[in-house]
Amino acid sequence: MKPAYLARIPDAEAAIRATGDRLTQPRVAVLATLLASDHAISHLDVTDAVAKHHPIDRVTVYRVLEWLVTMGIAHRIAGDDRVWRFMLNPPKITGKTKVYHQHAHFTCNDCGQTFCLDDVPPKLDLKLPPGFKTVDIDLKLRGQCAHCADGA
Amino acid sequence: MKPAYLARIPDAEAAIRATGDRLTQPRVAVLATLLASDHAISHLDVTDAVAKHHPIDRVTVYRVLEWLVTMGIAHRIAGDDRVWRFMLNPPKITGKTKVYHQHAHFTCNDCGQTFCLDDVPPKLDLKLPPGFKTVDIDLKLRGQCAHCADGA
DNA sequence: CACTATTTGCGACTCGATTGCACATGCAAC
DNA sequence: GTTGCATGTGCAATCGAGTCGCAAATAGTG
Repeated sequence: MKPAYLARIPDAEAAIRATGDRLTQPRVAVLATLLASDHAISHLDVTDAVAKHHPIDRVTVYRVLEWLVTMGIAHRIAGDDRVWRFMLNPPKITGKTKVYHQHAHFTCNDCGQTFCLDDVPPKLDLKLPPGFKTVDIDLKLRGQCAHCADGA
Repeated sequence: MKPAYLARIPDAEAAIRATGDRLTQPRVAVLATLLASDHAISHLDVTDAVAKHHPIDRVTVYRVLEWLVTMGIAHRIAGDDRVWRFMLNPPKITGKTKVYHQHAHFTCNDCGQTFCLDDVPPKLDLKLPPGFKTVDIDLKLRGQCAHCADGA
């Protein structure tokens, strides 16, 4: 079992206070949900999870998630099903530190879960056409996660 | 100028015949449009381009594009705007050859065009968590394309 | 406690994409 | 050629993720 949601509330509150913006119940609930997840989750996942504890509006969840992204606390991942998924940034990236966002995502073809791989090769010198300038790198892998590879 | 559309029709017809499925006008028109493009284009782009030559239904374009993907002739790219973009596969991948699909896409932050980079580093040995198996790699870059970097 | 800027909730809306079904068409058999 | 039928297409309705506008609620300040 992995409730964890309630246990994450203090952490969530601290992180939100650190931004200087207002501490509100929806923000705490959404962030605690993200803190309790080990993989990227969709807006709907967040809404459902939060709704188990108290009512929340779909639109508010959208706005809180977007706010978390602009605050550098979370990042969004484009899924193959045209749905955004959200996940916390690793601690080193969290905050105002301006870093080139570069890490990998792994999506399991069986269970559909998306995981974040933090330790990516920092240098992948691919030869761009002349004149092209890269700002941002997004590496996405698909395959089987450890759990699904086991079950099969 | 780069009309090319008409010039691509024979190639398109040949490729469609090679699949064994029916040769229809919408399929020829859509494939010829893809053949004439050097970057990934959206469903709407295809519809507009084809419509300049003869009327075509939106849904038919969707279905033809999906058919091209299942035939291994084209592939689809999830854009940051939740819109699918389509592009022909490089010749070596086209067809029934079962290859690990692995290539990179470059999206220009200024003009929004997405290009396909065929020559990707074949080996990028990132260390997956134990038990994870990679099947498919998708590398997405964002930045400035040669043309926009020039203009700025 | 009162005040005000910030957030939230709600409804309506956008728009890319999908589905169901009747009609049209490519292709092959006669 | 003409016929027969599976395959494709067009149209209308529908779906669903995400967005917008605005009034009501609420967090933080004095």
